[in-house]
Amino acid sequence: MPISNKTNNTADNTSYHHGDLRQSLLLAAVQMIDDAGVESLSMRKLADAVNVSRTALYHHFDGKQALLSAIAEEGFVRQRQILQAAILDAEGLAAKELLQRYISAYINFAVQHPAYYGLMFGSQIWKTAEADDQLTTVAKRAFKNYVDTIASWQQLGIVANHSEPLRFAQVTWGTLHGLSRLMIDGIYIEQLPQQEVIDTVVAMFTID
Amino acid sequence: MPISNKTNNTADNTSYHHGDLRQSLLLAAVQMIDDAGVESLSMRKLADAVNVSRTALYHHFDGKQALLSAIAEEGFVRQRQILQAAILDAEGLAAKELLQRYISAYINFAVQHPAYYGLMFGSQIWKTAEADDQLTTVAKRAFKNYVDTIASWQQLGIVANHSEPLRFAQVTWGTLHGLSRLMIDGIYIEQLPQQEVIDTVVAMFTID
DNA sequence: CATTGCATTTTGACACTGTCAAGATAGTCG
DNA sequence: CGACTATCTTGACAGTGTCAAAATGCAATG
Repeated sequence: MPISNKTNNTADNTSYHHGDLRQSLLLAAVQMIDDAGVESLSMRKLADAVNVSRTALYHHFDGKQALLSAIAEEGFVRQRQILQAAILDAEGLAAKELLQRYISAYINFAVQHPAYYGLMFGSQIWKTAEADDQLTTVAKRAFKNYVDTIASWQQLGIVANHSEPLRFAQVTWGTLHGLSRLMIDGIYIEQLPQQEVIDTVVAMFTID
Repeated sequence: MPISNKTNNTADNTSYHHGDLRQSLLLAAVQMIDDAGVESLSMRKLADAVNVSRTALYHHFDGKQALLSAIAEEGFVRQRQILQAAILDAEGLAAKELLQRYISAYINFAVQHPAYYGLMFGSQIWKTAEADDQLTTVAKRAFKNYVDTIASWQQLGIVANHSEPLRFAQVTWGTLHGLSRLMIDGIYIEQLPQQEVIDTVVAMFTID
């Protein structure tokens, strides 16, 4: 009677009935959200997608909200990796190019992983005060990281210096966040021509 | 048997059964969204709120999506009024103060009317390609307005001139949009101190 | 006034959603 | 082997958006 195929299709097929449900769920969920938006993600369809019964999910996540929070958390980790990699070996780099890399990396991550990005900064998680401790921790660390980066850039003369670090970080992050959202949401700016936009952002961040 | 009270509670109680259902619905919907977010708006609760049966709504709106689109449209109209009023009699105004007013007006509108703002630029409407002609028209006009404003400000030397108008408009709008979203969504920047943030934005937009 | 016609609202129904409670199953450890 | 626990399934319930058909109210025409 059970339809579930024991031969796991994902990666490791080690332990229990399914193998590694939790990871499979996160994977499939991100896929579905990227494809059709958060709105259209349903626990039941997700369960179907991994060949499992409706309520099996609730043994790995406390509910839909918790599932989404877990995805957001994963998103923060991935974003951190990408942003750090973008400015890693930037010793001999001109200020302008460094900024271009960072800004490019930020926006590209958002556009290429709308599921992660949307959940990381969506009102669903933050306004409803459903963010668990782990999520808030990793999120705050992400912002602190950004502020530190901005502060050091200010000291190095890479970005403008007309405002104190925290303020400048908030506003520039607003810019990156706003542009990312506009591109993700497909607002009527039809596909912003990336390079030129980035150059303008660099100019706005740079000139003192 | 009918529970519906004929004595309309809103404004005009002229014609049919309810009076002016369409307007009452829009009003109640905005209220509910402002209170508890779009997620928690349901057609049935909305119907209850105005003392009407579940499916009465469908004679005034083609569906939930259409209702939301109508709200968004109304939002664009209101925003236009507010933004224009903010820079109306600005003849003898210093460039800096003019910008402060405009930026302040933009962000305040977003924060004070999250229902309107969220729907105006939410992926629900734009990405799903469910925006009817009327909405896209009014939305494009809003953006064209902004670009024109920016262009004239560039010519008057009020804002920076390092990029062509369209590009500069896209990026600065990104900033305004991003900050608005961050404040609406209650991201961990706990209540951005408005005045200082606005000053930083002005600096970023201004310096050339 | 009565009747026709249309705008408006309601009732019933259907498929779908998130999630809880109770039972079944499978793997682990004594 | 038997006991235990982690995992998964089945059944159920309230809530959702929306369609079809029936009922109701209003205005105008005969």
